[in-house]
Amino acid sequence: MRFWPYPGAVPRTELSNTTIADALEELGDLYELDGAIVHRVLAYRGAAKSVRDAPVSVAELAREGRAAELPGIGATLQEKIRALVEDGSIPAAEKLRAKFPAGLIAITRLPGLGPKRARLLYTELGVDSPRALREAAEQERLRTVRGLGPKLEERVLAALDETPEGPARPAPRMLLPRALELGEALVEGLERRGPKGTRVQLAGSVRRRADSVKDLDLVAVTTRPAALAKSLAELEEIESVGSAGTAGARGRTHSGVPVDLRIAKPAQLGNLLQHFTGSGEHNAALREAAVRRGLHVSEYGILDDATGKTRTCATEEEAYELVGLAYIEPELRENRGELDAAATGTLPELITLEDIRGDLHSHTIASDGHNTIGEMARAARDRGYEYLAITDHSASHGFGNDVSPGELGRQIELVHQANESIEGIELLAGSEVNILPDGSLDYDDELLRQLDWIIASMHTSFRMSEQAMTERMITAIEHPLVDAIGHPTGRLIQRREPYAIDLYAVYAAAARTGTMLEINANPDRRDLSDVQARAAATAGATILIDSDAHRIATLANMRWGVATARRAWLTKEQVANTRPWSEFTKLRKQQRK
DNA sequence: GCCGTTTTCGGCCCGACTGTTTTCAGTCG
Repeated sequence: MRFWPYPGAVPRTELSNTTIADALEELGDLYELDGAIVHRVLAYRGAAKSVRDAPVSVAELAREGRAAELPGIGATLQEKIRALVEDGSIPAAEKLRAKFPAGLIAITRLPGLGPKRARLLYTELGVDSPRALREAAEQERLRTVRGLGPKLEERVLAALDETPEGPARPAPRMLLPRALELGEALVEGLERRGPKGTRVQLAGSVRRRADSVKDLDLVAVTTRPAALAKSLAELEEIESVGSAGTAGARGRTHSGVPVDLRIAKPAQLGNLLQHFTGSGEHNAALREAAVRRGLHVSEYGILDDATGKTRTCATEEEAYELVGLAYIEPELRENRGELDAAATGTLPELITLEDIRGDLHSHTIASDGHNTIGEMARAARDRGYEYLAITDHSASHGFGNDVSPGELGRQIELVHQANESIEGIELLAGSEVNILPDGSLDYDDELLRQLDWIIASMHTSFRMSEQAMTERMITAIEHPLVDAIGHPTGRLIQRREPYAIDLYAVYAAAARTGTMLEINANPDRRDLSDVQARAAATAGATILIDSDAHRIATLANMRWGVATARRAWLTKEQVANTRPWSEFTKLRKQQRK
């Protein structure tokens, strides 16, 4: 192993923010079972979120006694996190785990059952697992408990039929592109079939452009609410509608996605849209802040204690203004500091898709892409780009489609020829070079020097230790010819966790060496994530947004990367490929020498 | 458990729905 290369970093594997957040959530669940007041439980959940979203290593903060600098964490939680980091566990959690069987937490996740009822079932009936619960329900023993009845037995059995062990994980969510496509089809269908003049828009996590989405929220304005609610059932995408009235309708699509349509009076559209765009955490924090000003925010309006009157808002802008805030873009509504920024006028001016001037990661038929250099170049030019890097896979990609060292010279020549013959776009002969387990690259330096642009990525050996993985990555970052790191964590949304790596060390090394870190815009990746990209930029790293297109059509994936960048609070200035070619080219490592 | 242009103590977002109750607790978003 080589010398640990970065000053100030701790040469030992720290607990990740995710691990710490999970532990705090578990402790919150346990306290809830134990009958703690709801606000204490909420404090744990809030703290868990704060840790998960933190732009720095919370383990390191806790060792230094500084974790309480994070919102929602005070002296008590600072100490508990320190115990977890230094001693490996939190004493309070150990105690509660001994008190409540693990199966009880699974029971609280069943529909209709929360902590209160789970505890009741445990103390009254000795139910300590989803299996024991099924038995008790089948024997009609739930109804013997005061407050529970036959309806609940039915509901419990139905839920346990689907997941006999209890829902271990939350229901699977759709990725954003599919959710957006489905949502837009519903909007279009409702506007077409609904009463004339009906206007429908998407709210919820789709509007916030989250990585994935569990249901679709639609907000409509119409002259005939009952008729519009009824027309939801007529859409070809809709399988069934549970309830429909003048306030809206709920149903599900054939693909099993819950759909919630809410109908607003035009004068209240701003309130309703704001409420149903969420996030839940954003709304809760917004309302708490409003209460301090004597205002009570709901989906129907804003009640002012001073006048006793409720004011309604036709637009979201008005609603935010009434509580003393600047308008907050939907992508920022995650309670990650946007309320303070809106109160002090320090919200960032977010990057837009139109700001993007080039794409530095694309594939052609030379590796696993589906179009030629010329086709990709013209499509990029048609998107208004000034530059495009052709970055086919290097020799050891390992999936059969790659550019061997012997072929690379020819590939470079082809790109340069295309660059000569195609007007209006600068083509870079690049490569997506593999980072080998020891951190070296799989073309030798002599070959690499012939390239205009090098993006280095990991495609194999994901299971190395965190320290080894971090050293591997930093070795690549420090390579004098590597311009950028592609999909830095290797995650696949909903399918593969990031590999173990110390991202804070990665950000620092990238900032120090001027190596760009990619937000890969492939909607399965969006890697770096929103939280990570924000932390990377905060650490001084330059961000790059790439489509990683494997065909002409997927050049358009850029939009998902921009969505992630917006959720990361990034401005145009923080993203390298918003620069015109004359400025961008100076950021390349070979040009900076 | 956190936190402070009403507070270092006493608050802590809002509303709907459900099923079980005789006025409401628990759950959900």
